[in-house]
Amino acid sequence: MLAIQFIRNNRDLIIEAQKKRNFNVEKIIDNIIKLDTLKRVKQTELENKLAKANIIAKEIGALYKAGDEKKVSYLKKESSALKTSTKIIQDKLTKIGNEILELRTKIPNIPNENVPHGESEKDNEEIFKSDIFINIPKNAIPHWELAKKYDIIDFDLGSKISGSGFPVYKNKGARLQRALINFFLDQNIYAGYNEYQVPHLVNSESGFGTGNLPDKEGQMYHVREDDLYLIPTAEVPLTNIYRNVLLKESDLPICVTGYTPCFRREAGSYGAQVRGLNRLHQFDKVEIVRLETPGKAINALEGMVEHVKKILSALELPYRILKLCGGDLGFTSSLTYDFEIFSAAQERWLEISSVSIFNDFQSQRLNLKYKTKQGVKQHVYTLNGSALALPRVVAGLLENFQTNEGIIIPKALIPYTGFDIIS
RNA sequence: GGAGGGGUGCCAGAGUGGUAAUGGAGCAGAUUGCUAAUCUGUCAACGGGCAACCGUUGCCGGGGUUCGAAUCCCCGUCCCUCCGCCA
Repeated sequence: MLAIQFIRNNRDLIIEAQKKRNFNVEKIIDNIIKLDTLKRVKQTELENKLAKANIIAKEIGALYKAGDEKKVSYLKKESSALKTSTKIIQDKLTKIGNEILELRTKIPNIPNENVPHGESEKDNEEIFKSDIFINIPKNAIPHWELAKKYDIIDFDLGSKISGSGFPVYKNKGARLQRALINFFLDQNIYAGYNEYQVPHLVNSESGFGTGNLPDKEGQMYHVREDDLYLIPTAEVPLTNIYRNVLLKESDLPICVTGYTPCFRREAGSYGAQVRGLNRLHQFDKVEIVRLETPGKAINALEGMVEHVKKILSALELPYRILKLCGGDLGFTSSLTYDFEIFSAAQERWLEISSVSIFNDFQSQRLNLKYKTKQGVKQHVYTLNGSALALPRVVAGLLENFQTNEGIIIPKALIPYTGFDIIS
């Protein structure tokens, strides 16, 4: 959400910047500015009346003490009349305020100047590609077949228990999951992130805070009876730790990490592209979240990218980094790097991490500020990234490291799995 | 799930209808012969103004009663205590 003062003072800049998203916000912006002007006029009007009412109330108090009953009843009438008219203005003001808020939530974040132009994922800019050196057998098979062959992931069983998109991991498959989670968490902790265990169900305030509500309402599982949402990512609870918080500048940066399952409805996704582990309703992910001062945020983003690179290198997986174009950029993000690993058996790239900077877009919604050394309050810049999402990493490990003898576990992971081959 | 008690500023904590005491922390200024003390101010949000400043709102959230609400009433929410249930 953009600050109202910012919108007021940067009309043309915002309209121009959103063109990168192929989104015309001119109408919305002008509407907001119009409503905001009206709101301020009404507010002044209201405040003047309330000031008068306050004076009268004080007078009445004094008159009671003096015992001047006549004057009291006259003033009471005047005050009552004022009250009726302030109530009307008050309601109007509330209504305008809600309208402005609703309009503001419709404006996506302003794309960073480095975001490339483009319409869709086809226009994303590849900024890094590791050497691809995969030596898989001629009869290489996709992970859903490997999973069956080695009896490590059971998709049918998951369908029976819950439905499609809810796999059951078993035997070495379950242990591999656990190993990856611990490996990722440890890597993050070594890099200075503090580990949290957070709720997997969140309220609507939290959903609004990170920008998932109202924009992505239909993509989250909603428990109606208690009005709670199953988290689509740990970003939601981890970031909302800092909702309605005033930090000191010396508190920053704040770096947190957490493992959670993630739940996504993914309505309407079927077919080969979503086969096996490629797209699920429930999956595991380790997330990193950073809070930074505006001046240091961009460097922090680069640091997060380097961090994810290191993890992928340790897993010996071939990967590339894409800078998302305006058309593919998420609603709340200002700049996003996607990490994709190459699956030799599927002969395609699989997204396994997304690292983003939001500037103050989330902190405006979260009411998250920090006090500078000079005592000025400013909104914090937020960033987050996956480090990492499990299912496609598992798919990549299975498919790229398959041999005729079995699936070879990367060295870095063996202390966590306790085995070096799945056979 | 049932019963009762509570929620006041950054923190502690008074305040049962007349418009938020008092401590402490932090910050700013002043001052003093220097590990610090003392004094003053500031310490929530919003609107107006170049500014000093002025005004409004703010006592968990939302309604209500009243000329006037932290205070009284209703709904919600969270915390604490007890009972019930329970991994």
